[in-house]
Amino acid sequence: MLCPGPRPRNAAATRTAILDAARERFAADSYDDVGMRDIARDVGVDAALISRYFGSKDDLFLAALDSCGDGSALMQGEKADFGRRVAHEIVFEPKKAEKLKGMSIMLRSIGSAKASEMVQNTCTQRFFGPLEEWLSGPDATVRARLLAGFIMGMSVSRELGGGSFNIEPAQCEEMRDRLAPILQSLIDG
Amino acid sequence: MLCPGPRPRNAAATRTAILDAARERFAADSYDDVGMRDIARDVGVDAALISRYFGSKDDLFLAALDSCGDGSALMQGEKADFGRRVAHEIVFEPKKAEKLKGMSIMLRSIGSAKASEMVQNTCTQRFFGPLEEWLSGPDATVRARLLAGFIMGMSVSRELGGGSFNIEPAQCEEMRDRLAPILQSLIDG
DNA sequence: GGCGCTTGTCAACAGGCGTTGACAAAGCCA
DNA sequence: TGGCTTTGTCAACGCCTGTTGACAAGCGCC
Repeated sequence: MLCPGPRPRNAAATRTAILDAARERFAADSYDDVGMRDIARDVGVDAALISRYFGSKDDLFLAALDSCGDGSALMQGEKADFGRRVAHEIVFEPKKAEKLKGMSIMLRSIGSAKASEMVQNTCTQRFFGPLEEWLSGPDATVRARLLAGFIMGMSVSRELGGGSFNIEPAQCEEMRDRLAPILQSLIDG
Repeated sequence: MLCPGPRPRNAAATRTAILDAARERFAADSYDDVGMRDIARDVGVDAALISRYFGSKDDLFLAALDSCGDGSALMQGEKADFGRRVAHEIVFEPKKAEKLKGMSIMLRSIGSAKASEMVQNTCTQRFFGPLEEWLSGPDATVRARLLAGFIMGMSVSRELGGGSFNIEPAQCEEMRDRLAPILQSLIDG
Protein backbone atom coordinates (compact mmCIF):
# COMPACT_ATOMS: atom_id res chain seq x y z
CA MET A 1 0.00 0.00 0.00
CA LEU A 2 2.97 2.20 0.62
CA CYS A 3 4.89 3.19 -2.49
CA PRO A 4 8.40 4.65 -2.57
CA GLY A 5 9.30 8.11 -3.67
CA PRO A 6 7.75 11.37 -2.65
CA ARG A 7 4.03 11.52 -2.26
CA PRO A 8 2.21 13.10 -5.20
CA ARG A 9 0.79 16.47 -4.31
CA ASN A 10 -2.92 15.85 -4.09
CA ALA A 11 -4.69 17.19 -1.07
CA ALA A 12 -8.08 15.60 -1.71
CA ALA A 13 -6.64 12.15 -2.34
CA THR A 14 -4.37 12.39 0.68
CA ARG A 15 -7.25 13.48 2.84
CA THR A 16 -9.43 10.55 1.90
CA ALA A 17 -6.47 8.20 2.22
CA ILE A 18 -6.00 9.41 5.78
CA LEU A 19 -9.69 8.98 6.48
CA ASP A 20 -9.67 5.45 5.08
CA ALA A 21 -6.64 4.49 7.12
CA ALA A 22 -8.17 6.00 10.24
CA ARG A 23 -11.38 4.05 9.71
CA GLU A 24 -9.45 0.80 9.44
CA ARG A 25 -7.30 1.54 12.45
CA PHE A 26 -10.16 2.60 14.67
CA ALA A 27 -12.14 -0.46 13.64
CA ALA A 28 -9.25 -2.68 14.66
CA ASP A 29 -8.04 -0.97 17.83
CA SER A 30 -9.40 1.32 20.49
CA TYR A 31 -9.15 5.08 20.40
CA ASP A 32 -6.33 4.99 22.92
CA ASP A 33 -4.38 2.34 21.06
CA VAL A 34 -4.46 4.09 17.70
CA GLY A 35 -1.73 6.67 17.33
CA MET A 36 -1.60 9.50 14.87
CA ARG A 37 1.79 8.21 13.80
CA ASP A 38 0.29 4.77 13.10
CA ILE A 39 -2.27 6.21 10.72
CA ALA A 40 0.31 8.48 9.15
CA ARG A 41 2.59 5.51 8.53
CA ASP A 42 -0.24 3.59 6.84
CA VAL A 43 -0.77 6.42 4.42
CA GLY A 44 2.91 7.18 4.03
CA VAL A 45 2.65 10.69 5.32
CA ASP A 46 3.83 12.71 8.27
CA ALA A 47 1.64 12.74 11.36
CA ALA A 48 1.64 16.52 11.42
CA LEU A 49 -0.34 16.56 8.21
CA ILE A 50 -3.25 14.80 9.86
CA SER A 51 -3.48 17.48 12.48
CA ARG A 52 -3.56 20.10 9.78
CA TYR A 53 -6.25 18.38 7.74
CA PHE A 54 -8.51 17.18 10.51
CA GLY A 55 -7.70 19.35 13.49
CA SER A 56 -7.46 17.14 16.52
CA LYS A 57 -7.46 13.40 17.03
CA ASP A 58 -11.02 13.69 18.29
CA ASP A 59 -12.08 15.35 15.07
CA LEU A 60 -10.42 12.62 13.06
CA PHE A 61 -12.15 9.96 15.12
CA LEU A 62 -15.52 11.62 14.57
CA ALA A 63 -14.83 11.97 10.87
CA ALA A 64 -13.96 8.28 10.66
CA LEU A 65 -17.11 7.38 12.53
CA ASP A 66 -19.18 9.66 10.32
CA SER A 67 -17.73 8.17 7.15
CA CYS A 68 -19.18 4.79 8.05
CA GLY A 69 -22.71 5.93 7.46
CA ASP A 70 -25.55 4.74 9.63
CA GLY A 71 -26.73 1.24 10.37
CA SER A 72 -29.00 1.19 7.35
CA ALA A 73 -27.06 -1.68 5.81
CA LEU A 74 -28.50 -3.81 8.54
CA MET A 75 -32.02 -2.92 7.51
CA GLN A 76 -31.78 -3.72 3.85
CA GLY A 77 -33.71 -6.73 2.68
CA GLU A 78 -36.95 -8.34 3.69
CA LYS A 79 -38.08 -7.95 7.26
CA ALA A 80 -39.42 -11.47 7.22
CA ASP A 81 -35.91 -12.69 6.48
CA PHE A 82 -34.06 -10.51 8.97
CA GLY A 83 -33.46 -13.04 11.72
CA ARG A 84 -32.01 -15.73 9.52
CA ARG A 85 -29.98 -13.29 7.44
CA VAL A 86 -28.39 -11.45 10.34
CA ALA A 87 -27.84 -14.60 12.39
CA HIS A 88 -26.02 -16.08 9.43
CA GLU A 89 -23.80 -13.03 9.07
CA ILE A 90 -23.02 -12.91 12.77
CA VAL A 91 -21.97 -16.52 12.92
CA PHE A 92 -20.46 -17.20 9.54
CA GLU A 93 -19.46 -13.90 8.03
CA PRO A 94 -18.14 -11.64 10.72
CA LYS A 95 -16.25 -9.77 8.02
CA LYS A 96 -19.50 -8.93 6.35
CA ALA A 97 -20.11 -6.80 9.36
CA GLU A 98 -17.80 -4.56 7.40
CA LYS A 99 -21.08 -3.10 6.36
CA LEU A 100 -21.32 -2.07 9.95
CA LYS A 101 -17.75 -0.93 10.36
CA GLY A 102 -19.10 1.91 12.42
CA MET A 103 -20.27 -0.63 14.94
CA SER A 104 -16.79 -2.11 15.14
CA ILE A 105 -15.37 1.31 15.83
CA MET A 106 -17.96 1.98 18.50
CA LEU A 107 -17.40 -1.35 20.22
CA ARG A 108 -13.63 -0.94 20.23
CA SER A 109 -13.70 2.45 21.84
CA ILE A 110 -16.76 2.39 24.05
CA GLY A 111 -14.50 1.67 27.02
CA SER A 112 -12.21 4.60 26.34
CA ALA A 113 -12.92 7.62 28.50
CA LYS A 114 -11.85 10.06 25.79
CA ALA A 115 -14.00 8.50 23.09
CA SER A 116 -17.04 7.23 24.95
CA GLU A 117 -19.03 10.42 24.68
CA MET A 118 -18.50 10.70 20.95
CA VAL A 119 -19.40 7.04 20.59
CA GLN A 120 -22.56 7.40 22.63
CA ASN A 121 -23.79 10.37 20.63
CA THR A 122 -23.07 8.73 17.32
CA CYS A 123 -24.69 5.52 18.42
CA THR A 124 -28.00 7.07 19.42
CA GLN A 125 -28.16 9.19 16.29
CA ARG A 126 -26.97 6.69 13.73
CA PHE A 127 -27.85 3.34 15.16
CA PHE A 128 -30.50 3.23 17.84
CA GLY A 129 -32.56 5.95 16.20
CA PRO A 130 -32.83 4.55 12.67
CA LEU A 131 -33.31 1.03 13.97
CA GLU A 132 -36.16 2.15 16.18
CA GLU A 133 -37.80 3.99 13.33
CA TRP A 134 -37.41 1.04 11.02
CA LEU A 135 -39.03 -1.34 13.47
CA SER A 136 -41.87 1.11 13.93
CA GLY A 137 -44.28 -1.17 15.72
CA PRO A 138 -45.40 -1.18 19.35
CA ASP A 139 -42.51 -0.92 21.80
CA ALA A 140 -40.16 -0.15 18.95
CA THR A 141 -37.75 1.52 21.36
CA VAL A 142 -37.45 -1.52 23.57
CA ARG A 143 -37.21 -3.93 20.69
CA ALA A 144 -34.54 -1.82 19.03
CA ARG A 145 -32.50 -1.78 22.20
CA LEU A 146 -32.78 -5.50 22.65
CA LEU A 147 -31.94 -6.15 19.02
CA ALA A 148 -28.93 -3.87 19.06
CA GLY A 149 -27.82 -5.27 22.38
CA PHE A 150 -27.99 -8.85 21.17
CA ILE A 151 -26.14 -8.11 17.95
CA MET A 152 -23.41 -6.18 19.71
CA GLY A 153 -23.27 -8.75 22.45
CA MET A 154 -22.48 -11.51 20.00
CA SER A 155 -19.63 -9.41 18.67
CA VAL A 156 -18.33 -8.95 22.18
CA SER A 157 -18.73 -12.64 22.87
CA ARG A 158 -16.72 -13.50 19.79
CA GLU A 159 -14.08 -11.00 20.81
CA LEU A 160 -13.88 -12.42 24.31
CA GLY A 161 -13.50 -15.87 22.82
CA GLY A 162 -10.30 -14.69 21.22
CA GLY A 163 -11.49 -13.32 17.90
CA SER A 164 -13.73 -16.20 16.95
CA PHE A 165 -16.41 -18.22 18.67
CA ASN A 166 -14.01 -21.15 18.82
CA ILE A 167 -16.72 -23.68 18.28
CA GLU A 168 -17.08 -26.49 15.78
CA PRO A 169 -18.86 -26.06 12.44
CA ALA A 170 -21.86 -28.07 13.58
CA GLN A 171 -22.15 -25.85 16.60
CA CYS A 172 -22.01 -22.81 14.38
CA GLU A 173 -25.10 -24.00 12.59
CA GLU A 174 -26.76 -24.68 15.90
CA MET A 175 -25.92 -21.19 17.05
CA ARG A 176 -27.33 -19.65 13.90
CA ASP A 177 -30.51 -21.68 14.19
CA ARG A 178 -31.02 -20.63 17.78
CA LEU A 179 -30.17 -17.01 17.13
CA ALA A 180 -32.35 -16.49 14.07
CA PRO A 181 -35.81 -16.93 15.65
CA ILE A 182 -34.84 -14.78 18.63
CA LEU A 183 -33.84 -11.90 16.41
CA GLN A 184 -36.84 -12.43 14.18
CA SER A 185 -39.24 -12.33 17.11
CA LEU A 186 -37.95 -8.87 17.95
CA ILE A 187 -38.55 -7.75 14.40
CA ASP A 188 -42.06 -9.10 14.19
CA GLY A 189 -43.07 -7.36 17.40
CA MET B 1 -11.78 7.31 52.31
CA LEU B 2 -8.55 9.21 52.52
CA CYS B 3 -7.53 10.15 56.05
CA PRO B 4 -4.92 12.72 56.99
CA GLY B 5 -1.66 12.01 58.67
CA PRO B 6 0.90 9.42 57.78
CA ARG B 7 -0.31 6.05 56.70
CA PRO B 8 -0.12 3.38 59.41
CA ARG B 9 2.53 0.83 58.68
CA ASN B 10 0.55 -2.24 57.70
CA ALA B 11 1.63 -4.04 54.57
CA ALA B 12 -1.25 -6.51 54.38
CA ALA B 13 -3.92 -3.87 54.82
CA THR B 14 -2.25 -1.57 52.33
CA ARG B 15 -2.00 -4.35 49.82
CA THR B 16 -5.68 -5.21 49.97
CA ALA B 17 -6.57 -1.51 49.93
CA ILE B 18 -4.63 -1.17 46.70
CA LEU B 19 -6.33 -4.24 45.28
CA ASP B 20 -9.77 -2.92 46.22
CA ALA B 21 -9.07 0.45 44.68
CA ALA B 22 -7.72 -1.18 41.54
CA ARG B 23 -10.83 -3.32 41.23
CA GLU B 24 -13.06 -0.26 41.44
CA ARG B 25 -10.99 1.74 39.01
CA PHE B 26 -10.73 -1.02 36.41
CA ALA B 27 -14.47 -1.64 36.69
CA ALA B 28 -15.14 2.02 35.96
CA ASP B 29 -12.53 2.75 33.30
CA SER B 30 -10.51 0.89 30.73
CA TYR B 31 -7.04 -0.45 31.33
CA ASP B 32 -5.54 2.43 29.37
CA ASP B 33 -7.49 5.06 31.24
CA VAL B 34 -6.59 3.84 34.70
CA GLY B 35 -3.26 5.20 35.90
CA MET B 36 -1.11 3.82 38.66
CA ARG B 37 -1.15 7.28 40.17
CA ASP B 38 -4.96 7.30 40.18
CA ILE B 39 -5.12 4.11 42.18
CA ALA B 40 -2.36 5.30 44.48
CA ARG B 41 -4.26 8.52 45.12
CA ASP B 42 -7.40 6.57 46.02
CA VAL B 43 -5.51 4.63 48.63
CA GLY B 44 -3.46 7.58 49.80
CA VAL B 45 -0.15 6.05 48.91
CA ASP B 46 2.68 6.62 46.50
CA ALA B 47 2.42 5.00 43.09
CA ALA B 48 5.82 3.43 43.50
CA LEU B 49 4.48 1.25 46.26
CA ILE B 50 2.07 -0.45 43.89
CA SER B 51 4.88 -1.48 41.61
CA ARG B 52 6.71 -2.96 44.56
CA TYR B 53 3.71 -4.91 45.83
CA PHE B 54 2.26 -6.12 42.56
CA GLY B 55 5.10 -5.94 40.09
CA SER B 56 3.77 -4.44 36.90
CA LYS B 57 0.48 -2.82 35.95
CA ASP B 58 -0.41 -6.00 34.08
CA ASP B 59 0.06 -8.03 37.23
CA LEU B 60 -2.12 -5.63 39.18
CA PHE B 61 -4.81 -5.84 36.51
CA LEU B 62 -4.73 -9.62 36.61
CA ALA B 63 -4.85 -9.60 40.40
CA ALA B 64 -7.87 -7.29 40.33
CA LEU B 65 -9.57 -9.53 37.78
CA ASP B 66 -8.76 -12.62 39.85
CA SER B 67 -10.11 -11.07 43.02
CA CYS B 68 -13.57 -10.85 41.46
CA GLY B 69 -14.06 -14.58 41.51
CA ASP B 70 -15.85 -16.36 38.71
CA GLY B 71 -19.33 -15.86 37.34
CA SER B 72 -20.87 -18.24 39.86
CA ALA B 73 -22.96 -15.46 41.39
CA LEU B 74 -24.94 -15.55 38.19
CA MET B 75 -25.73 -19.21 38.65
CA GLN B 76 -27.05 -19.08 42.16
CA GLY B 77 -30.75 -19.68 42.56
CA GLU B 78 -33.31 -21.79 40.78
CA LYS B 79 -32.73 -22.53 37.14
CA ALA B 80 -36.45 -22.24 36.52
CA ASP B 81 -36.28 -18.66 37.74
CA PHE B 82 -33.10 -17.63 35.92
CA GLY B 83 -34.62 -15.68 33.05
CA ARG B 84 -36.89 -13.52 35.12
CA ARG B 85 -34.27 -12.97 37.84
CA VAL B 86 -31.44 -11.99 35.54
CA ALA B 87 -33.66 -9.92 33.27
CA HIS B 88 -34.81 -8.00 36.31
CA GLU B 89 -31.27 -7.33 37.45
CA ILE B 90 -30.15 -6.26 33.99
CA VAL B 91 -32.96 -3.76 33.59
CA PHE B 92 -33.60 -2.52 37.11
CA GLU B 93 -30.51 -3.20 39.17
CA PRO B 94 -27.45 -2.67 37.06
CA LYS B 95 -25.53 -2.08 40.25
CA LYS B 96 -26.37 -5.55 41.40
CA ALA B 97 -24.14 -6.66 38.60
CA GLU B 98 -21.57 -5.75 41.22
CA LYS B 99 -21.75 -9.44 41.80
CA LEU B 100 -20.24 -9.66 38.38
CA LYS B 101 -17.73 -6.88 38.79
CA GLY B 102 -15.33 -9.05 36.87
CA MET B 103 -17.60 -8.72 33.88
CA SER B 104 -17.51 -4.94 34.17
CA ILE B 105 -13.74 -5.02 34.18
CA MET B 106 -13.66 -7.30 31.16
CA LEU B 107 -16.12 -5.20 29.19
CA ARG B 108 -14.26 -1.99 29.94
CA SER B 109 -10.92 -3.28 28.76
CA ILE B 110 -11.79 -5.75 26.03
CA GLY B 111 -10.96 -3.07 23.46
CA SER B 112 -7.57 -2.31 24.91
CA ALA B 113 -4.72 -3.94 23.04
CA LYS B 114 -2.61 -4.32 26.16
CA ALA B 115 -5.38 -5.94 28.21
CA SER B 116 -7.38 -7.90 25.67
CA GLU B 117 -5.34 -11.07 25.95
CA MET B 118 -5.60 -11.16 29.73
CA VAL B 119 -9.29 -10.47 29.46
CA GLN B 120 -9.83 -13.23 26.93
CA ASN B 121 -8.05 -15.81 29.00
CA THR B 122 -9.85 -14.87 32.18
CA CYS B 123 -13.18 -14.85 30.39
CA THR B 124 -12.91 -18.33 29.00
CA GLN B 125 -11.65 -19.77 32.27
CA ARG B 126 -13.90 -17.97 34.68
CA PHE B 127 -17.01 -17.17 32.72
CA PHE B 128 -17.65 -19.19 29.60
CA GLY B 129 -16.33 -22.36 31.17
CA PRO B 130 -18.37 -22.44 34.38
CA LEU B 131 -21.48 -21.24 32.58
CA GLU B 132 -21.20 -24.00 30.02
CA GLU B 133 -20.72 -26.60 32.71
CA TRP B 134 -23.66 -25.29 34.69
CA LEU B 135 -25.98 -25.44 31.70
CA SER B 136 -24.83 -28.97 31.03
CA GLY B 137 -27.50 -29.96 28.56
CA PRO B 138 -27.28 -30.53 24.81
CA ASP B 139 -25.44 -27.74 22.99
CA ALA B 140 -24.34 -26.31 26.31
CA THR B 141 -21.44 -24.56 24.59
CA VAL B 142 -23.63 -22.74 22.12
CA ARG B 143 -26.26 -21.85 24.70
CA ALA B 144 -23.59 -20.53 27.07
CA ARG B 145 -22.16 -18.34 24.36
CA LEU B 146 -25.53 -16.96 23.43
CA LEU B 147 -26.45 -16.36 27.04
CA ALA B 148 -23.19 -14.63 27.86
CA GLY B 149 -23.40 -12.64 24.65
CA PHE B 150 -26.90 -11.42 25.37
CA ILE B 151 -26.10 -10.46 28.94
CA MET B 152 -22.95 -8.62 27.97
CA GLY B 153 -24.70 -7.08 25.01
CA MET B 154 -27.31 -5.51 27.21
CA SER B 155 -24.54 -4.00 29.31
CA VAL B 156 -22.96 -2.59 26.18
CA SER B 157 -26.30 -1.31 24.98
CA ARG B 158 -26.86 0.49 28.26
CA GLU B 159 -23.37 1.94 28.07
CA LEU B 160 -23.91 3.12 24.52
CA GLY B 161 -27.13 4.74 25.65
CA GLY B 162 -25.12 6.93 27.95
CA GLY B 163 -24.98 4.87 31.12
CA SER B 164 -28.64 3.98 31.26
CA PHE B 165 -31.19 2.64 28.84
CA ASN B 166 -32.83 6.06 28.79
CA ILE B 167 -36.28 4.63 28.49
CA GLU B 168 -39.41 5.21 30.52
CA PRO B 169 -40.34 3.02 33.50
CA ALA B 170 -43.14 1.32 31.60
CA GLN B 171 -40.70 0.47 28.85
CA CYS B 172 -38.32 -0.95 31.42
CA GLU B 173 -40.95 -3.45 32.44
CA GLU B 174 -41.60 -4.24 28.82
CA MET B 175 -37.93 -4.82 28.28
CA ARG B 176 -37.70 -7.12 31.27
CA ASP B 177 -40.72 -9.08 30.15
CA ARG B 178 -39.31 -9.56 26.67
CA LEU B 179 -35.86 -10.40 27.91
CA ALA B 180 -36.84 -12.95 30.55
CA PRO B 181 -38.30 -15.68 28.31
CA ILE B 182 -35.45 -15.36 25.84
CA LEU B 183 -32.85 -15.94 28.54
CA GLN B 184 -34.95 -18.69 30.08
CA SER B 185 -35.28 -20.52 26.79
CA LEU B 186 -31.50 -20.74 26.63
CA ILE B 187 -31.40 -22.18 30.12
CA ASP B 188 -34.04 -24.80 29.48
CA GLY B 189 -32.28 -26.07 26.39
C1' DG C 1 11.80 33.99 -14.29
C1' DG C 2 9.78 35.11 -10.10
C1' DC C 3 5.93 35.52 -6.96
C1' DG C 4 2.65 33.16 -4.03
C1' DC C 5 -0.17 29.59 -2.49
C1' DT C 6 -0.44 24.79 -1.53
C1' DT C 7 1.30 20.44 0.10
C1' DG C 8 4.27 17.91 2.81
C1' DT C 9 8.36 17.20 6.13
C1' DC C 10 11.02 17.81 10.18
C1' DA C 11 12.33 18.85 14.81
C1' DA C 12 10.73 20.08 18.97
C1' DC C 13 7.60 20.80 22.79
C1' DA C 14 4.83 19.95 26.90
C1' DG C 15 2.58 16.48 29.26
C1' DG C 16 1.62 11.98 30.72
C1' DC C 17 2.88 7.20 31.51
C1' DG C 18 5.01 2.95 34.20
C1' DT C 19 8.93 1.96 36.56
C1' DT C 20 13.30 2.35 39.27
C1' DG C 21 16.68 3.27 42.86
C1' DA C 22 17.99 6.08 46.57
C1' DC C 23 16.42 7.78 50.79
C1' DA C 24 13.52 8.50 55.33
C1' DA C 25 11.06 6.87 59.04
C1' DA C 26 8.87 3.40 61.88
C1' DG C 27 9.04 -0.65 64.55
C1' DC C 28 11.41 -4.83 66.27
C1' DC C 29 15.03 -7.22 68.67
C1' DA C 30 19.21 -7.83 71.12
C1' DT D 1 20.85 2.38 72.77
C1' DG D 2 22.27 0.64 68.37
C1' DG D 3 21.54 -2.06 64.43
C1' DC D 4 18.29 -4.21 60.99
C1' DT D 5 14.28 -5.06 58.50
C1' DT D 6 10.02 -3.40 56.90
C1' DT D 7 7.09 0.18 54.97
C1' DG D 8 6.51 4.18 52.56
C1' DT D 9 8.09 8.55 50.00
C1' DC D 10 10.45 11.21 46.58
C1' DA D 11 12.75 12.53 42.46
C1' DA D 12 14.00 11.09 38.33
C1' DC D 13 14.37 8.27 34.17
C1' DG D 14 13.14 6.85 29.48
C1' DC D 15 9.48 6.42 26.56
C1' DC D 16 5.48 7.65 24.05
C1' DT D 17 1.73 10.86 22.87
C1' DG D 18 -0.80 14.80 20.25
C1' DT D 19 0.22 19.06 18.60
C1' DT D 20 2.79 23.16 16.84
C1' DG D 21 5.67 26.29 14.10
C1' DA D 22 9.38 26.73 11.06
C1' DC D 23 11.13 25.14 6.85
C1' DA D 24 11.40 22.83 1.97
C1' DA D 25 9.55 21.66 -2.36
C1' DG D 26 5.93 21.50 -5.96
C1' DC D 27 2.75 23.94 -8.91
C1' DG D 28 -0.01 27.60 -11.15
C1' DC D 29 -0.01 32.28 -12.65
C1' DC D 30 1.46 36.82 -14.07
